[in-house]
Amino acid sequence: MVNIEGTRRDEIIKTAAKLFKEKGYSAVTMRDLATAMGMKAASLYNHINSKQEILKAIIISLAEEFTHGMDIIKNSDQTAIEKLKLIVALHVEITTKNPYGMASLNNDWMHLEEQLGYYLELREGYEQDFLKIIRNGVFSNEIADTNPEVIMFSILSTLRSLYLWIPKKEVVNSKALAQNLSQVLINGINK
Amino acid sequence: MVNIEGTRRDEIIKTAAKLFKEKGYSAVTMRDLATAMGMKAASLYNHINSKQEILKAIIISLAEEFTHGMDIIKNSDQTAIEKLKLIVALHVEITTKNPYGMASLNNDWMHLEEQLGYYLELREGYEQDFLKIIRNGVFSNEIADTNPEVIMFSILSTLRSLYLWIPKKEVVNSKALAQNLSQVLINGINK
DNA sequence: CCGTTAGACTAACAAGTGTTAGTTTGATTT
DNA sequence: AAATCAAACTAACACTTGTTAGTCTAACGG
Repeated sequence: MVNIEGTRRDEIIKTAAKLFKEKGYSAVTMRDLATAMGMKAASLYNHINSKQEILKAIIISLAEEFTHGMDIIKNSDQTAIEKLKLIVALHVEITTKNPYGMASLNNDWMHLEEQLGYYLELREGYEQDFLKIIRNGVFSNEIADTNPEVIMFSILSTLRSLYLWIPKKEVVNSKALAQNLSQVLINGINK
Repeated sequence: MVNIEGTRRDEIIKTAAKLFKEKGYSAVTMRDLATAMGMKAASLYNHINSKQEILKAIIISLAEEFTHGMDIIKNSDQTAIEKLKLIVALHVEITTKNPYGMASLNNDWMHLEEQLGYYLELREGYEQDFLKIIRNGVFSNEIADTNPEVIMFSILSTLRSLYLWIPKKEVVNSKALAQNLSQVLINGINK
């Protein structure tokens, strides 16, 4: 069998992400995970090599997805405001697809070990790109001349918290949510 | 000695909060905490009764501070927008005073045990009050008629992330930061 | 039909966990 | 000088942790 690589392993990672969201990486034991999978802890090791590896599988692919999305956005031929809207849409899309994984990305990245450096590089790069877009928008008079870091912090905080909120909504209409959020984040809430 | 109650215990809690911020409650061992305090793990128990109790001491007092602040704001004679500004200031003030504790409040509340129910009540109440202020603002035509939950989610996400950001700033001018944030959150970033 | 293999199992490990008991020390009070 | 007491210590506990070794079983490819 060539192995479609691989339902079982993927199920474990998906289940792990769900548990990690509820209690955090450190508080979830391999026995917890095994129970949730309906098997014994030792059996998990037929599919994965370590607990660490699960965390890495969850976080790194997501981080790379963000970096890839940002690369496309920053090189696109759009106004600064349009780029911000695309960033909002990127977060909504990725988070809708994998809200549990986003919890680990946000809360458990510090438990990455060998991969920690790489993760921090991706994150730093992402934030630098984000900041540059805002600075360009201020320069081109699209964006108000407020502290760009405050602007980024405010937007990014909201987008990073989406994972808490998206699973609560019955039917998530990604398009509508992204538009709604862009509206609030860019135009504010004033009448 | 009547005991000013109590430098030592407070130092332990403060140190614990710092460690909890870096690795999360579950990943910090009593031996880690003891090392950071320059003592042996067993010695901690001369001052505190359990690891649990430390978490409770960190979180519950903060949660009560927020509830108390909200009580004053919601009963004040102010416009909805002014109330929102006061909420921003409340978060900035509490977070500036205790950013490490805010990390636990945000990330480790689920590890409260007997106190979990009480915490959730406080939190739920806070969010209901917050939402009511926004709804009143929409009704009185102060606030744009966007989904009030989206508005609250957006503002609250930013305010809850302040703990990550405030320690990075050299000199935090609370007043200025609160104004800056209010500006961005309420008026948006459009030119 | 037989060999291989995926995927479960039991048993066990070494290390680490929160916590308790009992002791020592050095300063302060009587 | 004796007594008290806060606050550190050592030693140990019962349990939990991630992980390994080795085994069993049922399905599938030749």
